[in-house]
Amino acid sequence: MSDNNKEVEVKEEDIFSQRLAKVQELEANDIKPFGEKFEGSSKIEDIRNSYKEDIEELQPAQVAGRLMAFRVMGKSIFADIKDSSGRIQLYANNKLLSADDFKLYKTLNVGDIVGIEGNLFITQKGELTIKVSNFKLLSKSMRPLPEKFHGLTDVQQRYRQRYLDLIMNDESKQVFQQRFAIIRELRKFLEAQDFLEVETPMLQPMSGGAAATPFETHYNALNCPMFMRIAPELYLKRLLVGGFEKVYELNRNFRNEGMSRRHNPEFTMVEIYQAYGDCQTMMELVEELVTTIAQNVFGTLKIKHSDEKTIDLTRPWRRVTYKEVIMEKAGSDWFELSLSDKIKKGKELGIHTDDKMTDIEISNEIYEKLIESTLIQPTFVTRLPEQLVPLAKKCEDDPSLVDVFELEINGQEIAPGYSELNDPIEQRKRFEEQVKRGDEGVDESGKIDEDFLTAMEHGMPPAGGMGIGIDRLIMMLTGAESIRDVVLFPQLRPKNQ
RNA sequence: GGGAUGAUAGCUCAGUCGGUAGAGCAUCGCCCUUUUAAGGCGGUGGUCCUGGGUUCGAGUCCCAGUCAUCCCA
Repeated sequence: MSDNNKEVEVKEEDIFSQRLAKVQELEANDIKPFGEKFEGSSKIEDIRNSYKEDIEELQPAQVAGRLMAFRVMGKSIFADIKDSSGRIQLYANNKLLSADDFKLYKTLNVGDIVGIEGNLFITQKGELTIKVSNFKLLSKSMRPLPEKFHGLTDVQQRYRQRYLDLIMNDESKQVFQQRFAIIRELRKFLEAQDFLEVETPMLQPMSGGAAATPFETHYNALNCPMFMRIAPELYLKRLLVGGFEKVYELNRNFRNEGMSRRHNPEFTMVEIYQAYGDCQTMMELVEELVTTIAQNVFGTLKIKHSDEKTIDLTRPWRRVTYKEVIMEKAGSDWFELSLSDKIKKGKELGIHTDDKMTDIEISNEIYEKLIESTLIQPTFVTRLPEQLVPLAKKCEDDPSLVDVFELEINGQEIAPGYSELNDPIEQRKRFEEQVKRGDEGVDESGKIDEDFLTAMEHGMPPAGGMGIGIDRLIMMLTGAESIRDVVLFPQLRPKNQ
């Protein structure tokens, strides 16, 4: 055949050039390599479910998807096609298709997107298969897919070219399907509880609501600096002042800090506020919320990560005070020790200490470095030192503590929750102390969010509030070891410069 | 910021003592009408991460750097 001779002469060097030649030849034959609308297809999953084995009549099927395997056996061709719901085998031969169509069908490649029509049958090996009577090329793939058996394993490439990871690795795709099912359930739950989803600024004139370094940018029209939000808290509280009683915001926060297995510079958080509630209200809410999601998405409260690690979400969850949990680790006399003894003992326990650390810092170092990662089963750690949490109400029986919890699951902080501070005089004092201490994330020029304080001075109802780290929640529920496995396009260093 | 490990064909990976760059898959050609990681035969395909150095000769040894993974701070 002259066509073949021509191709040999051209001697294409790589797959892309070969495909380019194929595309040009298709176009020359009036076949569109990048086709158009192809409607009326069923999901492969539905085709499988509705197939009836013991009936005589033909059972037609139409599918659209990507070719994942292509096995040519002379005059007979088996292929696998994959859509969002699954995979099914295709069978074609030179009798079912016209000579021209069969010739064209033979030129298809793994990776091409095609539309298929045909009747269902069962092969000798017992596999449900579509006998192709008609097909349409919907998109020619110009580049080869990764290796069919091993898939794409290179982690860097899986993150940089996530679409290949999603095509090749079903486990990876499943995690993201679960991610978005979890988020849908979360919204459904809050909706049913009469919470209103709101949107507040992500671009803020000053960053507040958390201790973290913000991303800074510049707004040309106003010629002033702007910050990507590190938390929506201070705006949501303004809404409490404004009379919204049950609100939540589910969106991205940005923190200009390091990346790790547990940190991405942008991450998703839901913050929930309920007027006239408190810390206790929030503990009950988050228990119910997480168990409902687990039950609805996974059908179980026992989340197995490995043979050694299963997280049991059965209520009620353990509640323990911050002091108790530290004493469990550092000894019941820990809080009676002098600062120098604490430093000494901290060193023995294996944390890094220095002489400038305060009592509270060294205790918190013990908590963060030695305790947090051991809290695998759901645990509410309550009653934290006031200095650690500038936006929460003090405990009535002990003004050195605040009425808050940190929910720890899977060794990570999943959700902090507070009885929100609504005393504007106290709030101003706390902000000023923060500035004086030079806390991380506090504006260096000592600027305080006066606008927020003014709002609170108009009267903010007592309220319970909490934030749930969605990425970590999803890691916990799906068993993912890295935040990069639950974020579709995680941050990486740009490849070329 | 420090340490360990890695980077070789589009993908998954070998590469011995420093001596002509390899396999499987993919791709192209031929054979093959029930295969399914199809099979058989033959081809195409390489900035061995980058830049230096040692050497007659470097994928391999040395130095510096880039990117990634894990651990530590």
